[in-house]
Amino acid sequence: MTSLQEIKKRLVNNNWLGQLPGHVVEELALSCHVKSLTQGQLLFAKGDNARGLYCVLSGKMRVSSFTTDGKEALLTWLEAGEWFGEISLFDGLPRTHDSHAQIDSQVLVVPSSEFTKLLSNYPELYQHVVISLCQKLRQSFTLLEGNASLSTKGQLARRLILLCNNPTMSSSRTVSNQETTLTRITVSQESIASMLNTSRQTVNKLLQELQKKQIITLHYGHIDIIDMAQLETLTVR
Amino acid sequence: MTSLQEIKKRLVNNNWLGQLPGHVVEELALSCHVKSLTQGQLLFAKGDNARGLYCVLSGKMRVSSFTTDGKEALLTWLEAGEWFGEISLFDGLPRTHDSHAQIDSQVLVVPSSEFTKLLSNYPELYQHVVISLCQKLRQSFTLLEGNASLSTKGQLARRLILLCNNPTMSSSRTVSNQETTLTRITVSQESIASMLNTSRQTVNKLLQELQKKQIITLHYGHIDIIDMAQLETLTVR
DNA sequence: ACACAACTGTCAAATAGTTTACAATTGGTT
DNA sequence: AACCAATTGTAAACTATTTGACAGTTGTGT
Repeated sequence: MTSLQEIKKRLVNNNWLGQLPGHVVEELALSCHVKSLTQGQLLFAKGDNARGLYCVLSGKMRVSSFTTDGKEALLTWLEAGEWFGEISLFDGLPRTHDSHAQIDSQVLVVPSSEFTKLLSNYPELYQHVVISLCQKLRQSFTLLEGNASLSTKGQLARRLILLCNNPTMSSSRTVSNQETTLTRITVSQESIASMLNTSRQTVNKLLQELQKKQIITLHYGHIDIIDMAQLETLTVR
Repeated sequence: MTSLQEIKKRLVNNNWLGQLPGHVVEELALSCHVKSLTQGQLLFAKGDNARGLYCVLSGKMRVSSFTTDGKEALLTWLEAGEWFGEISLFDGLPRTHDSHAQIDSQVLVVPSSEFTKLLSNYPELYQHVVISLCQKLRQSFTLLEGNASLSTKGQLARRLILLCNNPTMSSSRTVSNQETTLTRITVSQESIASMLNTSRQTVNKLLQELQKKQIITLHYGHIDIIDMAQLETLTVR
């Protein structure tokens, strides 16, 4: 597979960039490059200056921040096709989070200078930029509101739903048997605990309650959601 | 005082709009109006469609959301000169929060249609729009990260600092005596509890610990911050 | 087939936070 | 001056969560 072909395909598939004239995309592709990361490798750290805009080509990137006592606060994962790193690019301020490769991964790198040049040449791109920022804000508000009003149990339910539904926040896929359709979340209980700022033991206890109610089933390294509707009722109070 | 004069002044003082040609501001001012709200009155509710962009002219607006069990999750207050309500305007989706008048207040209303017209005529405005959205995102991330890594005590310390430092999030003012300079936060312990998703009693207990350490002093309806530096050390663990 | 690492399940003691209840204080209003 | 509402202070019983410890299970690599 030609790397350049792959790059162009990603650019064209992007909501914002796909609308540009063909020759602009061609030109942009030439100024991009692909960066390969091995499992656990750091792409950028919180506090770094922005060097570019990124798109996951393969693998999975982890977006998180570390506290001084070494605890990781996991915000989300990003999978193939997802763009990230735009905030620092727009406001010129340092990175808000660390970004590590969860597994061996490849990312497309659009240099900052190229992207800002593009924005000034094609201001109609701003419309998409603004909408994508609003999406992230709404996601953040949803998380904040959950933190501010739900019990740990409710927050867990909400996070499970988030991991299922939202392609941006997920490592899930739907598995169909002859009888039931269930959604599988590939995540350890440890990671969930890290996302909820709670202990693994508490997560385990609450998950087992859900299992007893036949809302989910627990497995090594993943969770299957059986009854999404009932899960949603738990996020309402 | 001419209302129109006041409106024009607000528009000119705005970071985004002040850069527009004078005649555009004049024209815009004519299409705006002022809305007066009595204490507790609702300006818009979560889920409403956007009718416009707002600026606080006088008083104080409260931005929050209510859970089904009636608990209020307080996000922030907005004071004179602050603009709000842009997210729904940009992405066309419903309001993310309720907005009530905390005290009798006046807000400037820029109708949606006027603002979107302005954006398409002057795309250079987008640059400011994007930066302001990034600011809100960074604020949200800071709050989220605090939720995800700090103890209740740490979150309280962080929130007190937020209420002091950040003019957007504050109802504070600095009071100078002959000897000490202290920052006063005008907020009830009840409200703090609502922001931290904890009980008033817990907030009271933690605040008294801080008072014993001579970091703050407690009063009816307000808190004085004495030792900001020490407060900051509590947010780092 | 074996070893090893990662993950899950479980328990008990210690700590933190909630809830209910009531008293005391403050600031504003009549 | 008297009253009232809002706010703060305090305590005890109860519930939730953390911590540390350890055993069992699953998947991977040799």
